[in-house]
Amino acid sequence: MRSDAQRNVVALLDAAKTAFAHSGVDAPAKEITDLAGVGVGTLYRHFPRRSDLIVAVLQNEIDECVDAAADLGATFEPWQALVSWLERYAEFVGTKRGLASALHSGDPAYDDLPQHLLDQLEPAFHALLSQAVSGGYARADVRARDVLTTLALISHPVPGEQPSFNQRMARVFVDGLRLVNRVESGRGARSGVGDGTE
Amino acid sequence: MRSDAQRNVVALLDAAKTAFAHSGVDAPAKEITDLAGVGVGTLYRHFPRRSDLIVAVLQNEIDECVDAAADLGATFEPWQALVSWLERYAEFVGTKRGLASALHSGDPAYDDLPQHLLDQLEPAFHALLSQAVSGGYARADVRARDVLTTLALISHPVPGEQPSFNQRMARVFVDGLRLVNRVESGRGARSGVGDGTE
DNA sequence: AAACTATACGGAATGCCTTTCCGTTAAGCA
DNA sequence: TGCTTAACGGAAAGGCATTCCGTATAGTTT
Repeated sequence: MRSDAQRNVVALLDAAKTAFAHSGVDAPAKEITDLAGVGVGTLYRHFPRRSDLIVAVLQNEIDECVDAAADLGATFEPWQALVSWLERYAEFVGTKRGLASALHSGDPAYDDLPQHLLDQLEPAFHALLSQAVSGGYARADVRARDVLTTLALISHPVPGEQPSFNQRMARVFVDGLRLVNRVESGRGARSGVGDGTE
Repeated sequence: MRSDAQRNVVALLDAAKTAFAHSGVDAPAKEITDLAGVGVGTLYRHFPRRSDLIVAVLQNEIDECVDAAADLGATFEPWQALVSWLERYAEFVGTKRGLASALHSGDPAYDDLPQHLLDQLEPAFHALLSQAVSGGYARADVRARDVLTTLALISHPVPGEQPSFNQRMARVFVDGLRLVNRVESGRGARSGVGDGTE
């Protein structure tokens, strides 16, 4: 790779990071190239699909998220480790403006993104999940990928709702992963009464 | 309203229904107007925002969904009624190609859509939810609107997954709404063992 | 250090789509 | 029958993604 190409890639990643923070992950191509001081052709040459650019920009944070799984797994009991990591994951996905939407937009420019992200994150979470399952804490009928995909869906920012909305709903979903003896959810979950519907 | 205008509105609704089925709710305006045999100006005059068109096209089905709540509430116990209606709702949202995405796209053309839909559907579901809550079946810390919004998120079609994926994950979320004594979910939920994490 | 070659550059061009605008048409009424 | 005005249709304007290709230059060879 020629040295000018190398420089431009760095400049583009830098610019994209700024642009993503400012306008979300579908910032107009021109905004990025102007910031980087290159032509649009150069952007498309190095990152033909938007997902290539996003993955490259986020690679650091992805790695950190992956690493956190091992740490949490070593520190906490299985269920607590699982919950903590999912919180971190949901924050990662929900905080990057537009990332959650891009993940499921159907726009071909983002086709590779879910694959790429999940391929990296799934093994990390899979370890936590199997521990929780074999310990009897979590239901056994969901795959790791199912959970990650669904939390990405739940993390879409909803206009008119606080960011905490997504966290609360993620928590409900995670509660649904528990087998029984639901943990206190901290907001007045009542002691239950049985019913006859099942 | 002039009679030709009346006719065109009908033609547009018809065409939009077809186009939505064929290309999803963000079918190009031209596809719709060509089908209807009118100019694009006519589309925008009658339906300035895309959401106006969508709501008009779906109004029938929305009404049916609202009506179903009363029926189910009268027929089943509270929890079963709640679960059944949510299944119906999720199918409605998930089946219309692109509707779930449009609901949370952030595109200003769809700004009114969530409001409009939820304003109609929320009261129907609210009745079911409060029954379930006061009967002690469902947790009390979620609002009806929260549940509808979240199920709309979970109902986004995910490329590479069966449609049943969304149903299964919706089911996990709904399980999370239960207070205790989770119902059998039908796919090998194991009898639980307690743990010490809570 | 000059010439050469292949790599990479920039931005104009293309294509698709939304949305607006306005000259033209025709519905409904007197 | 003629008038008024609501409504029409499609051209035009604007925005953005993506491609294409003539030009520039890094790196290499002599």
